[in-house]
Amino acid sequence: MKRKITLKQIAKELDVSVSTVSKALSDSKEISEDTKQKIQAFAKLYNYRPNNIALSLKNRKTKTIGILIPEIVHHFFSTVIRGIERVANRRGYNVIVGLSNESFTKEIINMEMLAGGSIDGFILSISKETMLKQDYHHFNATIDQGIPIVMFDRVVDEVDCDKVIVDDFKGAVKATEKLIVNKCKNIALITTMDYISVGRLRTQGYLEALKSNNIEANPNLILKIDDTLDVENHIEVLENEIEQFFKTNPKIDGLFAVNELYAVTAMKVARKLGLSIPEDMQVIGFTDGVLSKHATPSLTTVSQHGQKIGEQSANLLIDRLEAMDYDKPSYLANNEPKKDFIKLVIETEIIERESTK
Amino acid sequence: MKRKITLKQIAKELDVSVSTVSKALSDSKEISEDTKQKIQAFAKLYNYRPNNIALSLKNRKTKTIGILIPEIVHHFFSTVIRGIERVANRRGYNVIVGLSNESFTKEIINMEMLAGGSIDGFILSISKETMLKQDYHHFNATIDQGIPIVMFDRVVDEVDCDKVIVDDFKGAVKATEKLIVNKCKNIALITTMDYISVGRLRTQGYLEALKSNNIEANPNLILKIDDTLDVENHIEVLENEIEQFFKTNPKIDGLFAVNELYAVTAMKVARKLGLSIPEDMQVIGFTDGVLSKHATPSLTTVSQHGQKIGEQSANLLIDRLEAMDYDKPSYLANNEPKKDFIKLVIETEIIERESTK
DNA sequence: TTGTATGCGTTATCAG
DNA sequence: CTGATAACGCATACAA
Repeated sequence: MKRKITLKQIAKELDVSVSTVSKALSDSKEISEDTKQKIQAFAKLYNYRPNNIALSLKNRKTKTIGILIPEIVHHFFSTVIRGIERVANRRGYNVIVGLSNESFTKEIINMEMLAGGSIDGFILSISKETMLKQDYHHFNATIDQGIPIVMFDRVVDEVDCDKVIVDDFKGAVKATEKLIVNKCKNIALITTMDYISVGRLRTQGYLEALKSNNIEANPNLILKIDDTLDVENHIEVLENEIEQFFKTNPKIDGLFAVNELYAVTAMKVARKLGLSIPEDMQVIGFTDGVLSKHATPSLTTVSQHGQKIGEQSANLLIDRLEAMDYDKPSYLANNEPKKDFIKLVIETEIIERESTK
Repeated sequence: MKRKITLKQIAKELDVSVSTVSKALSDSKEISEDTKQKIQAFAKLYNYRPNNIALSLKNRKTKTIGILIPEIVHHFFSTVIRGIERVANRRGYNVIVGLSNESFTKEIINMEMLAGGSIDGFILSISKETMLKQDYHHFNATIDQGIPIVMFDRVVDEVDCDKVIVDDFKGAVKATEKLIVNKCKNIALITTMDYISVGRLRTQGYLEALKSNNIEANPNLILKIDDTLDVENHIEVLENEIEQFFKTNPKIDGLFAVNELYAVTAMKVARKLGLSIPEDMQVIGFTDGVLSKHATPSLTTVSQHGQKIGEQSANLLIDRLEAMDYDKPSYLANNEPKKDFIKLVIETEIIERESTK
């Protein structure tokens, strides 16, 4: 096996100095055409590639972005990653992914690991456990170390950084109003516990839509799911909860669910109870994933544009990274991060399918 | 903003040498308790973290694994990543993800980028375009550079490396035989073009099952989908093709599809044509993803155990990485990679749901 | 017990 | 035009 070739080896082989080789390969005009040709040919022959690690050490930049998400087996998050990856690559950055698995501890461990020189900045979405604990010191510590962060989707005011969020509130309003316009009289909501910011915002949107249409909110029509339980038999538990919910509220004729799993599961349960969709009950979900598209009937959803979120996040981060460029002459450099953090709101969009009239 | 603190700065601050600090922090017994205490306290106070990059350069190891997959918005691949991530983290490795987006060129670019010092080894699944071109020089070049590769799922004999594959052939046999046992008389197959190895193997399994049960294969009952087309209106095209297929073959009473999208779409089309499942037609898919679980009726599938594939791949890679450990005294070292490459076959399993009797 | 020197691969600076 | 040297951050063999 040929070990990767280095400048030093080329230099020795060709009996020149390392710096000559370095310069020749960067096509410096300091070097004679002859020598350049010789060195470049040799380098090509041996398939020379500069060692990124050495460059990172020297430049104090790794040109890679750390992504930290709660879960990868999740359509929304993979869509975001794809978006990040796309612009990152286009702008010359690599992407490294860490999974918190919704755990506070794992989030911290991953973060410290990556912050230890592997990455230039983070794009992340906060884990459920962290949101519950409301302990954000690790984010602030990272920022203090000069590593910028961009948060998306699950964000929090306590951390000063750029943020990209979905307009959860407005999306929920739109969805609920669609049901109202479609003549639903008893619109139910299936949501998560309040500590998940997106769940809370969507719930608020639902309430707001009712209110501004002079419909009194009925607490009985709101089902809050505790999804901290283990995932094993999650589905069965979910189905049972929803079944109970439907049985005790037989008048429900419209349903807004804060994610597509809840929506699809609800449709399944409804069908089991002999209801047909959208005739007896109209359903709208949040998150436009595979499930929505291929469910029966296909699900009307509020699309979050995950890929766009990823792209915008990456742009925000890289912009900031390049703004604190250390390469500039010091009188031009701007090492202090800007304090004006940006909060981008990505508009949602209702994708109409068969589950609404 | 506090810049990350280094050994050098601590040394200066405490008026000792860099090596003293280094030793003190690794709790070397060469250093007096007094000095150690002082230095450790100071380091803790300033939240010292060693710079991975410097360590990588020194150790010629990055302790990170490069994953290269065709697509991330794909349940199977994210499951595999989760598996890889899990064992990688447990064994002290990080994970970095590159997306080829099914493109030959992007696969190469990503590969070269990561191979340039960022990673110790690759775990990858080959892009469609690469399989089509049958050009695998970049894999071999990487291996020649001393960077081991583990391939999973879409693998190829032309590259000498460890491989982890699903038993596609046997899985397809099992699925087809299940349909036969369930008394289907005209079993159809929806598959991909032959250059995708997994599609080919599954097709072979289907044929084998028919043959060993003395059923003559009918070429008309095999639908090959060309999925190189752009994804935009992919679904509609797919639906139309399947609809035609069903119309010209009205006797089909059993269907095996090589992925869950084809299976779910076929069920949708079947329903549209007035067929009920599983009464009129039984359906089995491959790949146990979200769609299968939540489809209506839920889909019987051949599960690939993606997470297990990921875990095994990571173990294979790390084992090999540690086998070529450079830290050992040279008379013990084993720098030449072992030539006996392992091909692990992960057994499939049929998950029975509502789409079969 | 502590410090000095060296090297990992690269580039920039300055001297020849 | 070419080469020697320092520096990035760290660990370690060796010297004091």
